[in-house]
Amino acid sequence: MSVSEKNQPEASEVRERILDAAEELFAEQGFDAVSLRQITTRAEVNLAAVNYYFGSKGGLVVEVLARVVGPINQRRLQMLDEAETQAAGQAVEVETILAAVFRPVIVSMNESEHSRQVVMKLAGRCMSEAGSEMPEAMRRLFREVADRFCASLSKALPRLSAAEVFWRMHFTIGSMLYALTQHETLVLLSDGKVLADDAEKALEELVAFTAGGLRAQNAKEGAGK
Amino acid sequence: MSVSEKNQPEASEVRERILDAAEELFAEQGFDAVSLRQITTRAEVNLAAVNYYFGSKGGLVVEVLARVVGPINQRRLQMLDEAETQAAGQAVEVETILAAVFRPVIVSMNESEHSRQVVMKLAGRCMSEAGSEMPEAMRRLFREVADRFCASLSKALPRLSAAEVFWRMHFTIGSMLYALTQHETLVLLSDGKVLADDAEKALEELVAFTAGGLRAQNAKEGAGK
DNA sequence: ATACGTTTAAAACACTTGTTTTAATTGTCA
DNA sequence: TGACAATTAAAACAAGTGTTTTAAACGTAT
Repeated sequence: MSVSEKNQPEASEVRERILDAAEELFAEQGFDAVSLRQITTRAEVNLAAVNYYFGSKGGLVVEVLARVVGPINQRRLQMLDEAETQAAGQAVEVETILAAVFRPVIVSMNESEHSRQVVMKLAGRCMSEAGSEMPEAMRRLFREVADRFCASLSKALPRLSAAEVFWRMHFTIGSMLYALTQHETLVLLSDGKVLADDAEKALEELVAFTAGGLRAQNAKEGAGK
Repeated sequence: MSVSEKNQPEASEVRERILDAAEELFAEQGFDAVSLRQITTRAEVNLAAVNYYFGSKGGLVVEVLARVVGPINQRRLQMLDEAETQAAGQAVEVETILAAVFRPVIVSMNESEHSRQVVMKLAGRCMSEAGSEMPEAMRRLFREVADRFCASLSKALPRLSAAEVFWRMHFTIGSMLYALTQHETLVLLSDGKVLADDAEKALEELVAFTAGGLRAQNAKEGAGK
């Protein structure tokens, strides 16, 4: 009988070390590319411990993801709550909504002891890598925030049809994920014009770009050439 | 001595079948997830044929990618050429530049016999999946188009600094890739409000969004609150 | 037909993967 | 202290990977 059947909140020396090691490795190389032996070696733990504590590699992935993404999504909802109560029934400004989606990633990045890149890449991978086989648990984790932000955006952009809101949320997510996972590429390609490690600047640019995209004229309405 | 050392353009029955099968499978599941046995089985070809014709799995990946992305990039440059000569020294409109980046994917999609999704996902994966270990050959394939479009965009958006052009090209690419690779997710999440298989509509929405993002006010200039 | 280079075929190779099994160790409560 | 569960450890397992080897078949020009 494994420890995972216990009801009390699971906490164990080696369990934590496995989660920490897996988090870093997954962020660097992706879920499939990392082997259990890599993880257990870095964690200085026996190989079988992973299956003992998490049942399978898949179980470990889910727990790593939940531990990173859970607090981020929680803070997202909280920030949106505050913005909406402050708006008192009126529509929240687009930039404020976007900041509520993006900023929690930075916050979570700063308050944990992880290297900056880890949180960013992990959060990104969990959506881009896990196509349709993304476990149900994850889908549920994201469903609430997606619905809330969809509603909030629809209210802020009454000119857009429901379908258009979906399209543009989609593009917004794409911009965010690419920024999270491919930041080094940008730094590299820009020849020093874009600095690494300036998360605030990245947030600023991301909000500006996506806000512009969300507010853009309808394709049809546009310049009647 | 393998056939790949010959100087004449390589063309062979089984070679083509391998490329076709690999293309589909890579698009569906990604490069690492697909095994050589899957490929050779679908191609109805002996396992060793892959190493015979392509040297290694990596060699196969490169050739598949080049065969898909090469023509797309060629058409991109051609469309941009036409737009720039027509503009006669003046800046090309942002929407026109974006269409020159995005439309070739659709064109390539329609003229080949591949299933629609194949080209889209493959083109997407080749940038999102191959982080920094993307082979040099690929980097060179994309370098020219990236440079050309960067220059064209800078001219069309003189208000933006060089760094900001990089940032926004980055987000633009992210939107495109996410649209290419995660289109099914969007269709699914939208509850029928967004239709699959409507590439023209997708292009239209993508251009509208990214044009809006590119033209957005600077973060600093924005609403002086 | 013989010989030769090219291509296909089958099998084996060396290695890695996630997972189990089995045994030893540890800690805790009666 | 003794007993029982939880945990750690080491080894083996079965399956799959890319690649190489070896031999057979093929086609073509001498």
